[in-house]
Amino acid sequence: MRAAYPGLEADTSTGDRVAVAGRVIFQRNTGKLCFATLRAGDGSEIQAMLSLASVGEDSLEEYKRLVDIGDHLFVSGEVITSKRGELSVLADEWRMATKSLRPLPVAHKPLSEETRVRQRYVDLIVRPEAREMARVRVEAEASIRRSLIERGYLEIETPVLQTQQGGATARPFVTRSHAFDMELFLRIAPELFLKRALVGGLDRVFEINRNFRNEGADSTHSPEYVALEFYQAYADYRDMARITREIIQEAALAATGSLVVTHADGSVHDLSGEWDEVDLYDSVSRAVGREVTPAMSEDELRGLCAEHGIEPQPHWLAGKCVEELFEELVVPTFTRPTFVLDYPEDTSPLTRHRPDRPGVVEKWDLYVNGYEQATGYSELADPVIQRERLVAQAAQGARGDLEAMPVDEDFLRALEIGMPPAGGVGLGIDRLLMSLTGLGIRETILFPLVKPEARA
RNA sequence: GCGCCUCUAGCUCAACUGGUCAGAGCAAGUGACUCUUAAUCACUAGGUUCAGGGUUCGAGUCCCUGGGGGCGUACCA
Repeated sequence: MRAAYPGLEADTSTGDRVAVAGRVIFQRNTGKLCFATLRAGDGSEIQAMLSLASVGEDSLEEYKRLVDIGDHLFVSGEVITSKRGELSVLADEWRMATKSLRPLPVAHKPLSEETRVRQRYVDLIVRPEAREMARVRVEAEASIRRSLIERGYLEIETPVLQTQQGGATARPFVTRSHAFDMELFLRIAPELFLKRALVGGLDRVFEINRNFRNEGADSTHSPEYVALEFYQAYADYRDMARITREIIQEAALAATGSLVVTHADGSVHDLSGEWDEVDLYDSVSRAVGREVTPAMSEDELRGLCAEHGIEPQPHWLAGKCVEELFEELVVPTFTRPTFVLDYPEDTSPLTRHRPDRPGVVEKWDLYVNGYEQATGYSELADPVIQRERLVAQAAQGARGDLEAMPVDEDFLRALEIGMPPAGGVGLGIDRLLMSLTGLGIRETILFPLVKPEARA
């Protein structure tokens, strides 16, 4: 309607009749003339005016008696502008569409963080940023789908309820099937099923869906979060890094219109162009002032951790120590989006090793402003090596690592059928939204998990 | 998981060292007002001060237990 009546002068009568509906978000009543600002579902706002002359005394009295902020109102009448120039509908009829029984919060004071997440329906009404976040999420996800489909990918859906956890190292949520009379896991990753799809000949597949991890929750971790994983046959981790950069850049443009993003800490990040690349072992070597290699023993690396104020956990292997040193000493120095390349083999059991560097696998992590945004791999297709790695993981589990992967015999059988060489990527959608908007993870999720309120 | 902080009206916040401290603004109700846009003015109603226990002549305030939330830290994406 605003588009249909641009630039009308104040105090104009058009003679056109329209019908509008929306939620009353402001009211101003002056005796025989009432104003209400109505907001529609698309966020557009229009002023309704009800005058004694236009609706009559009974209807106006009824209006003043019944209508409160928060009610949904239907108004039909003439398109006019007020004496102050506001585009309005001068009602000749109004009807209550839905009565709001609870008062709305004050629109001009910030809602407490708790009320924002507990009552998102209210947050969405009073806070434009909340509505904007819902829009940005959809547009970013739609852009990613477009980007991948354009590149020949097929979007598939794989099980959330799994009989065996796998595809990542994390503690799962456990649930129970009455029909099967057995324990089930909510998935921690879709990886092993997407790879089964590769075995089956679906050469480029992706999935955007929920993962569940029974671990800590803080400003960058939610127990359920949306992950994108995509796999491409006959690609390697370098190919996947390039595609990842492209789809993130395309998503940033689609969702925010810009490649320059401002994060929660006020830092500004330019996502345009090529991104930095560092080698994991090189960067750690520089940070500690001596050469760190995949050949170093676990004991030696544990000592190195201790030197730098990191307390090694009992189940840490050599590679884990290197990664911890990296996160502690190197990650905070990143100022641009950075791909970190070539990880220790013992922490990446599903990844292909580098033929030229023993103990190193073809994996990268993408860091944006100090947190992991995505991770990519040349996938391990060799069923014999894969079995050895999973058996080693199972041993880790026995050693007390609650996140270690079990041996998935069906997955190994699939690899024995033959998976083409492939690259794969996992990307946290919520984290991407955090990066694009500068908000905490619970603000990017429309209805984040909250503990129940105590009932009075 | 551990540590620190916090919880008062529908919402956002006051109430000094324990002593007329149950308060304000908005929202709501009643009334006034035919051009407001956080309308204005007058009046009214609204509370188990998160819950339970304790100390005290007296507790929103101090102590203990439990719950919700936040921040830090650990694990993790």
